Amino acid sequence: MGKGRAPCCDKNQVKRGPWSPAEDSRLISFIQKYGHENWRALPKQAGLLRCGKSCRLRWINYLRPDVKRGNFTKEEEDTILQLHHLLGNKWSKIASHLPGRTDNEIKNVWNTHLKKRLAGKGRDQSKHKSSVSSSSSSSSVSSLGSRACVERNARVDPERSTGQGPLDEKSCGQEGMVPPPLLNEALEAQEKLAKRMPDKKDSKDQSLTFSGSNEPDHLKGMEEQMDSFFSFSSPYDPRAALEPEEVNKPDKNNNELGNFTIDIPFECDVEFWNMLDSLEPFSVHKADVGQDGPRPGEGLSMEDEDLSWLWYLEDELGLEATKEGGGQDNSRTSSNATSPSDRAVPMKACCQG
DNA sequence: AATATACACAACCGCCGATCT
DNA sequence: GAGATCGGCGGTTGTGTATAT
Repeated sequence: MGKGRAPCCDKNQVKRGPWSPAEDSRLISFIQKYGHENWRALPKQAGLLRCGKSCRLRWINYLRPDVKRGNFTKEEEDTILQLHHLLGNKWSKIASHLPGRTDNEIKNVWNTHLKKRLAGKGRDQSKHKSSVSSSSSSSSVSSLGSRACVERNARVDPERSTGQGPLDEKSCGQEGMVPPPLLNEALEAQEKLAKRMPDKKDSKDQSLTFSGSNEPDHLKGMEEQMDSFFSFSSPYDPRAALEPEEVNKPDKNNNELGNFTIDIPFECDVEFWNMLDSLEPFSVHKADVGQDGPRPGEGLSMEDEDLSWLWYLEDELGLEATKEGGGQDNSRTSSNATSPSDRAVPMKACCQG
C-alpha cells in the first residue's frame, strides 16, 4: 500500500445523502441475516451503494432495534446535562448511560436544546448565584431515583456548563458547586467499571448478535426491556420498510424482529447504577428537609432538594462553607480535595449510605 | 400567500486508537 | 516494530420543516 490513509470508500462510487426506505430495508435485512462483522465490506455484500461508515452510522443511529426514537424526556435531558457536566463532550459515554439513545442524537439535543437552555439559565442564575440554591438548575432529577447520587454531584453550573469540555478540577467546586471529590469519584467508578468490561468486543457498540442458539441466559430477560425500545413515534419507522420476503419473520418464540437476539451489554450501566442504587443517603436527608417542608415522596421543590443535598454533603464532608453559598473560594484546586484517598472517603460514605 | 429566518436532525468528514499483518 | 486497516468518536454541514414577518 502507498503512504497515507486510504479513503474509506470511493466517493464517486457511493450514494450519499438521505437513506431511502429500500436502502434501510436492505441494510436491516442483511444485518439480520449476517451481522456486521466488517462494515467496509458490508455495503458491497449487501448490495448497497453506500460507504461502510455510512452503513454503520445509519444502523447505529437509526436502524438498530434498540434505538429509542422520539422526544427526550425531562429525565433524559437532565441526565445529559449532568453527565455532560461530568464528562464533557463525550457523547458516546453519555449515550451509554441513556439506553436507546445514540451519541449522535444526544449531541444534537445538546447542541439544539440543552446548550441554549443552559445559556439562558446561566444568565438567569448569575443574578442569584450568591445563594445556596443557586447551585441548582431548574431541572429536577428527583424522578431519577438513586441515580441522583451521581447526578446531584453533577449538578449543573449553567455558566460553566455552557462552555465545552468536562468539569475539571478548576471549575468544579466553585460558586456553590458540589464539592468535587464526589464528582471525581463518580468518574472513577465509571472508569473502573468500564475497565472491568471483559473485552472491548463484548461491550462495543451495544451490538446485536444474530443467533438464536447461543443467547446468554442473562440476556433473555432483557428482551422485554428491549421490546419497549421498539416503540417509535416518528412517522417513518425505517424498520417498517422491511419487506416481508426480505426479513426474517418474527418468531413466535422470539422477539419481534425475528430470530436474532439482543445482545446489549448493559452490565456497565447496571453495575454502575446498581452501585448507586445501594446509596440511599439522600432519601434520609430528604426527610430532614425542614419539618414544614415536603416529605419524601411528596414532591420536593427544587430548592428543597438542593438544600437537602447540600446539607447532606456538608454532613458527610464536614463542610460548612457550602451553606454560605457557593461563593466559597476558587481554591478547590487545593490538593487535599483531589487526592484519591481523600476522595474515597466522602464517596464511600455516600455509597454506603 | 410568499418569503425569510430559525430550528431540528440526519448524515458526512476527518481524526484517533486499537488491532491486524 | 512499522504500516495498514478498521471501527468509533466528535465536530460540522446540509437539508427539510416550522415559525415569523
